[in-house]
Amino acid sequence: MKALKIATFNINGIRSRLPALLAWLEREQPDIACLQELKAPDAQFPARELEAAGYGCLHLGQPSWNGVAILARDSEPLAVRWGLPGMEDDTQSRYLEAAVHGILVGCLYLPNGNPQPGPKFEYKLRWFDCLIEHAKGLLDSEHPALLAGDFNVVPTDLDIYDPRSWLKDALLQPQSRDRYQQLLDQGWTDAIRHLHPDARVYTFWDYFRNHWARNAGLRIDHLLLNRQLAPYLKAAGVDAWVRNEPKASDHAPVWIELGTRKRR
DNA sequence: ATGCCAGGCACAGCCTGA
Repeated sequence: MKALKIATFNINGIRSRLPALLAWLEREQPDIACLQELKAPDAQFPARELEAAGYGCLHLGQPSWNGVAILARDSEPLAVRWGLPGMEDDTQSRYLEAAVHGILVGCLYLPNGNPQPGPKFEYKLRWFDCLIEHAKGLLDSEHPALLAGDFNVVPTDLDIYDPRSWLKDALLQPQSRDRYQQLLDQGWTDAIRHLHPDARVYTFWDYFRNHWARNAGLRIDHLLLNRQLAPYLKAAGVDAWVRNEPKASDHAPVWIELGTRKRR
């Protein structure tokens, strides 16, 4: 295995955030970057700017909302799937899968699901069930595989500053958490939690109520590794400095480092 | 119970996010 740094970043608008994206890529030099919430149609994806920064790109956009992309440093990602199997009628751009640097990478933006109960929550659960079904095949693959993105799930109360004001939120519902646990039970490794079992790690701080300054965050962006890939996991963290920049996304990038040899 | 902030688009107030 080649030593690699892989990151996922909900960028919340790639056009308004392009300078921030380029500054982050320049400073952190991820080999693979999964992006969510492009909020731009494919015709307006800034492919030239990213190519000039040394990244090959695959993107699945739509006007105004959603949108996912996979970036590969000094390489072209090889597209495997556009869209999630089982969600062929989905009009929202939320899943992209590619082979990059020898790894099968699924980049996902799972539906938020608010308000719940209601049709948006039903859509979230249906999308999640399709992801679980598809993840089985990736997990059992002989290839190293990774699911990376904004899962819109706070897995446990360790992953939120204080659950009290979020108890009715779709991100904390038992139906959402049970489904995330189903992925882990299949055999996926949650990289951050595996290496930092007791730490308070957040990836999202909303724009309201001074949440960033108070470090009132949630951990909802995740990197899940299959059994072929997990032994190479060496380090994992959050580039929290990105959230502190002017005009920041409400998410920060989450990353892993893979070593060249299996970890003991 | 609602707004709080922010991006996108019908470029003017909505809708959506989480």
